[in-house]
Amino acid sequence: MTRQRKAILEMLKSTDTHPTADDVYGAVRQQLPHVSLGTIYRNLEILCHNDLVRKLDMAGAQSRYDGDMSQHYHVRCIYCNRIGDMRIASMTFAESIKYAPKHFVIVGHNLKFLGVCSDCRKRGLEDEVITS
Amino acid sequence: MTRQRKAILEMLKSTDTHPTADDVYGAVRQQLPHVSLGTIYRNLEILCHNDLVRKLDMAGAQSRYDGDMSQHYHVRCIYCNRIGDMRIASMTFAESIKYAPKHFVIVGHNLKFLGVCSDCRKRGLEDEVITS
DNA sequence: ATTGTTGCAAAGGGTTTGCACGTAA
DNA sequence: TTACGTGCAAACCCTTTGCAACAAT
Repeated sequence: MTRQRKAILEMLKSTDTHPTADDVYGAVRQQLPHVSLGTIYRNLEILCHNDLVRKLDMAGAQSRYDGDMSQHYHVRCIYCNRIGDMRIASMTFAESIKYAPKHFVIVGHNLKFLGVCSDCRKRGLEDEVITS
Repeated sequence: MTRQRKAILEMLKSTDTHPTADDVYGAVRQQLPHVSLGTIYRNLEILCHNDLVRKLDMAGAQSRYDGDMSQHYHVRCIYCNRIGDMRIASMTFAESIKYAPKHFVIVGHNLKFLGVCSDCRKRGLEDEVITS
């Protein structure tokens, strides 16, 4: 556990904004000015692998990272990609699983909500959509 | 509606393998040998925009495209990325929506299942995981 | 001491785009 | 005819990686 890795983990634990690797880079650099983006990516991957951090895939846009490992889902604003937490109980699969193709064994799921955040609603939604 | 666009659409309507842009490229090239990959991508985007085709985001890996626009979910094999269809009723949101962060209005959702396909089960799962 | 980690910079790889030419309506 | 679509190739951009120096245990 190097200084760099610790700084990255602490940064992610201390926010609920679901930052990108670049955001993490910017924040960690205030503390370790010579840290490199490669180190950020390497450590994010290691932290994910050790279940200390979760990576949120963003459909083409930059991935986001979440230091909150409690069970929850996410909403993504379809205009600005802001992420919010959905504290809803985990899906039960008893029902779902029987609809799986016969040749698949289900081992998990991935549920994301799409929404519009208050800022984008205020902006009138006339702006360009970032991701659909 | 050019020959190229029609060929792409027909190729996608005629398969349930959820091909990548490259797969589409390979298939369309048998019919139009001079088609370019750029044209494939441009048309896939247009077809998506016109709700004739659906793009499946693949968490880092190449996107897949689906010509079947009926409501269904997908399972992805965590070893080989093969996609299967889950013909399960669409989630109702009445319950979910009340757990959204106050500043979000929910407009949709995205539910994917993870699984292991029969081929990968047979292979004994010793191989390297392609995507987690 | 030894193994793993860093910073740097270059390479990767899927996707997008500028441009001049061609084609659908 | 005229706006749109195409082929080609180069650019993009996030992310990954090779390498020599460095730090953790």
